[in-house]
Amino acid sequence: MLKRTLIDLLTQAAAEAQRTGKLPSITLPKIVIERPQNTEHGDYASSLPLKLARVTRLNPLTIANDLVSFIAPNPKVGQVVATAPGFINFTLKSDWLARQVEVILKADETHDNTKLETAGRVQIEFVSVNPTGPLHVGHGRGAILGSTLANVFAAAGYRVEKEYYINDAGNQIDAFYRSLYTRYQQYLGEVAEMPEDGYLGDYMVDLVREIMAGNDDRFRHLPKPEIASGLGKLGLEKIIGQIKADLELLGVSFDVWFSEQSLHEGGQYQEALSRLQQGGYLSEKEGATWFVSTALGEDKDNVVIRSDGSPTYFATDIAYHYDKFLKRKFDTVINIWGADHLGHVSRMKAAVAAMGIDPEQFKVITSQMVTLRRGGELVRVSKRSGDIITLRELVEEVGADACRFFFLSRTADSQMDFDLELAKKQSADNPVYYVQYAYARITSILRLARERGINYENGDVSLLTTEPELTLIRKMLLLPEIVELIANTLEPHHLTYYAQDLATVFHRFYKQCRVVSSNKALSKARLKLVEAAKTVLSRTLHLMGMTAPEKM
RNA sequence: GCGCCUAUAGCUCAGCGGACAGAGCAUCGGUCUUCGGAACCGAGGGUCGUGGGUUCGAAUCCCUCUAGGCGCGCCA
Repeated sequence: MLKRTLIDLLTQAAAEAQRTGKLPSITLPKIVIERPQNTEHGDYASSLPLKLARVTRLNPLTIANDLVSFIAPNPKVGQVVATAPGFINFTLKSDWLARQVEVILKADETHDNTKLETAGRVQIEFVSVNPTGPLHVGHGRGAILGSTLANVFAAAGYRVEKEYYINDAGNQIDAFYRSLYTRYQQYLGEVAEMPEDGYLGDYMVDLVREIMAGNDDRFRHLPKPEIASGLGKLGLEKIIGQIKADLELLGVSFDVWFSEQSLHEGGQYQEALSRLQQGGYLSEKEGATWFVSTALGEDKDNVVIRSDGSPTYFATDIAYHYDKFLKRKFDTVINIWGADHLGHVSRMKAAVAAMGIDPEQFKVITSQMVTLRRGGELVRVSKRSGDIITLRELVEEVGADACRFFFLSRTADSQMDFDLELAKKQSADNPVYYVQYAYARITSILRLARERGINYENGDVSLLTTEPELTLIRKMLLLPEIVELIANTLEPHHLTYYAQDLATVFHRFYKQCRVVSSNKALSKARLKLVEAAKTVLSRTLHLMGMTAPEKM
């Protein structure tokens, strides 16, 4: 990593400055290397002198000049200059940059796999929607966030598992069973009223029809409760199947489908609760059992076992996280929840802490609401009302690539409007096409070279010296930093901005530098560069879960 | 009422305590046209919601207020 190199150089320079008395012997502040937004300030910069000036009361520019004089020569680093008010700017060497083309080609798609020291086993749990109805648009946001983060973590050297938690127990499932049974009665022509808390969507009617298709008498001779549960189980299976299929459309898959029910059957529920009990975190009150989260700074306690003896959702979720951390021993657990679960975040963190787990290992991303608009009209998305826009409808209308890019390009913690009309109408102007077009252009150039029988294996990359060429290389070298940034901040939206930047510098290079020309040596060198760009752009698109089209 | 999130160009949004606040779309003007014009170049457009504070330095950190969203159940 370049930043690492520069930090080392600065650390050594500072030590040398202290040894020679130019700098007082104080403990150095954390050295931060940033990328200046103005390219005139070089490739990297540090404001270390400004920070040192504060503690040493010396002139920052003087410190900067002194440090620069102590910076050891390095094959990667060219110019190092001190500038007012107290920055040190680094510029990378052009010949080193050019050589990176070979490095990228040699390493292929894995070139940016950074091995972070902290890398370990990480679990990302996302979507985890109750299997009581189809996925809607908001779920798509979580699905895309989660699957992209998983890609990024894998690229950063972590061992990642993607998991879907199936809520196959509890009240909502019960309501689902009762709703389905009612629809079944109606299907048979009986008069039956949907339950108060039922699922009213038409999909429930379709579901019954589907289950009964060609098998009308399968429940005929069974007693009522058995019909309800038999029907319910079949319905669940079908809906889970639909959820899987819908996610597949978006390019989202899971390694583990984890059953809530299994926490009760496998004993984790009991173990988790007795662990809390032993820690003194449970108390009896009003006939129920409470988790005393106020002891951990929460504003209120929460019920874990109702007065009728049944566990709350919170209780099973505690058991679930007990299983994640203490049974399966993940180093990091990331949950992606919708904004409607906000109230659950802090008490869950408290519960994790109560089980003796380092809260740093537990991260929750809450993705804010997505409101749908059709033209000017707002569409409220609710699963229980009949009026829903499903994720499937959205993907079929807009396309998976555009969908992914659109959702990814906003930070998770800001709410977003998704205007279906606009998404369709502007599809030609959608940045996704801009980025993919760059990729198609690249493959087209390489195709031409192949058709002309140009073998560029022996191309000499030291011929790559012009500004558009070096700018492209600089941008390509940024990807590992983006991957690291996202792994640390859990903010995958940076990828979309990077993809557009990369496409832009490629288009600019293309415009200014003829690749296949009469200058054979230069052609070969540039073909190598184009091939490297293809690798990096393809990598970027795949991290986002998008396709890299050869033609469009 | 309490907690969390959001407020930056006409629109949609980036912006890690640092150097004149950026991009896409839209608007206006230009380029070239043998490798894909779904391209490239340029211009205009901003009291970074308001008011304070910390700092050498704030869109970024702290507090006030305003507006919008979400949450505050023995629902999940």
